[in-house]
Amino acid sequence: MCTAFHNASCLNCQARFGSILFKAEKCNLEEIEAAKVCSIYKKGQVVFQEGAYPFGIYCVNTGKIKLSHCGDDGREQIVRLAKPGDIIGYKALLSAERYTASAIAIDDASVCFIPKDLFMSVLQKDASLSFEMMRIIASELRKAEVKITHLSQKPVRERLAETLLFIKETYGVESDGFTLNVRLSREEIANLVGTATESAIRLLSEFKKDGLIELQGKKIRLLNTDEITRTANLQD
Amino acid sequence: MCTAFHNASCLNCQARFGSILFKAEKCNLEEIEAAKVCSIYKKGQVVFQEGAYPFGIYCVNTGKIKLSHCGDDGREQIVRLAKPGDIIGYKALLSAERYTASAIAIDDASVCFIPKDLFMSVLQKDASLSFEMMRIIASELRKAEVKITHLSQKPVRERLAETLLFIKETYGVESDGFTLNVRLSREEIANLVGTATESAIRLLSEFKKDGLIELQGKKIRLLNTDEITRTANLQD
DNA sequence: ACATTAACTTGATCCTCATCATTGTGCCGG
DNA sequence: CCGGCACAATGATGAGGATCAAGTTAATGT
Repeated sequence: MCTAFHNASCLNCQARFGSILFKAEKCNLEEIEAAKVCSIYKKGQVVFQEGAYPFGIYCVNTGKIKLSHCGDDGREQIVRLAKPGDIIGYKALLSAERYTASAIAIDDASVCFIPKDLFMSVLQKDASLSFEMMRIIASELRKAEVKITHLSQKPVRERLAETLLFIKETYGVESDGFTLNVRLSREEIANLVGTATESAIRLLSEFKKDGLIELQGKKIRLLNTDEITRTANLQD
Repeated sequence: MCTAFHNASCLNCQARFGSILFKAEKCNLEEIEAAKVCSIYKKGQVVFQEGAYPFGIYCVNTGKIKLSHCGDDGREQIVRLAKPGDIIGYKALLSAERYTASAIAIDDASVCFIPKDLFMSVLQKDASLSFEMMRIIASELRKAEVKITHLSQKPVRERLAETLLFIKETYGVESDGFTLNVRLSREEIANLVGTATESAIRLLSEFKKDGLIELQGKKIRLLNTDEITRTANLQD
């Protein structure tokens, strides 16, 4: 399955900057360090599964994770992309319910696990951490609501352009300044946009024909970000 | 505009049970009580407007409030329905950004305003309150993600059925046990479902023909909840 | 290297649903 | 009481996009 080991210190963690956990008071952070377990997941492996009960939260150390709902008909809807420093699995934990989404590694990833009891107790006593958590969740909620609006009002073409920009914003680009720094299948892109795989493919080809992007296998190069933004028709 | 006055005590507030504020420690609650201002909004009046900066949060005392995004083309998308005891406007406040949604009274409503500085300072020191806040926001986020999935995967018919059940769950029914306890225009229902007004009207007529509901002006009676649930095709 | 499967691509078709247009109904002020 | 207006209902039409089908390329294992 996956290799698990204790990480000596969060201070060595690649993702220590930008991680919410570093908003915690020092003593609490040390407590977390002592208890957390770091695991390696290979591309495609499941970190946690929709329907299961949570035993703690996860903090992405390296790699990329997708969080996706499984629709009734089995089609997946990607609701979030997590990068190093992000925590995942907090919603289920906070509401003490089952996971409503699965977390799957897009790349090989290393993810820290923090046991439920510990995290909850730290959260209860560490106002700074819980305040920061709140801000993060609130910001996710904002994004989700915008997405709801766009899903019901914007055509697929605009949403795809928007998604490309979102991917760039999340995972960045390679050293050339153009190539998206993640390899997603066409199906995954479609599930991110909320459309059929064929539609996503077709529109990507159009974008390519229009000189907005360049395609080379799973590599996507955003050649003309301005024009993509215009295509996305964003005004908020 | 609207009548504003200091409410002597939250303890007299109709919405005191079920309100998150009562998770706050007593001394903090008293502080809030002293500072909050209660206002009356008539049906259709705006509590806060998308794009404006927040000066505090609002707690619904009586009445019903809709929270809606305005899409780029001007069409609104209702992202939330608030009832007595609910707090609104917290996302913008927490992230210190502009409102991304407007809050508008569906009914005549009385809403308490709690100034930003006070609320934030209480939040910082009251772990119990901020923990509860977190849970509420996390739960909203869950709902939003499910909605995203359904928007991209379910047909309008199912989503309308789902919305009717959601309205019932949120505002309940009148004493007859069937009539939804809120008057929404067809357009508002459509904006909740995420579809065109005409489509919502058409499907409501179908539901009526199929004996699922009864229509009488803006009154909607859910005659056969089981069958509506089946129509919504929920399995999660 | 080859076989086998998975992922991608393109084309054709169908259907849901948005849009436009028109008529009908309730509601309020004059 | 009646015009005026907003909202509701219904019909006609077309476009966007899902689905099905078939062919192509890339990836994977043996």
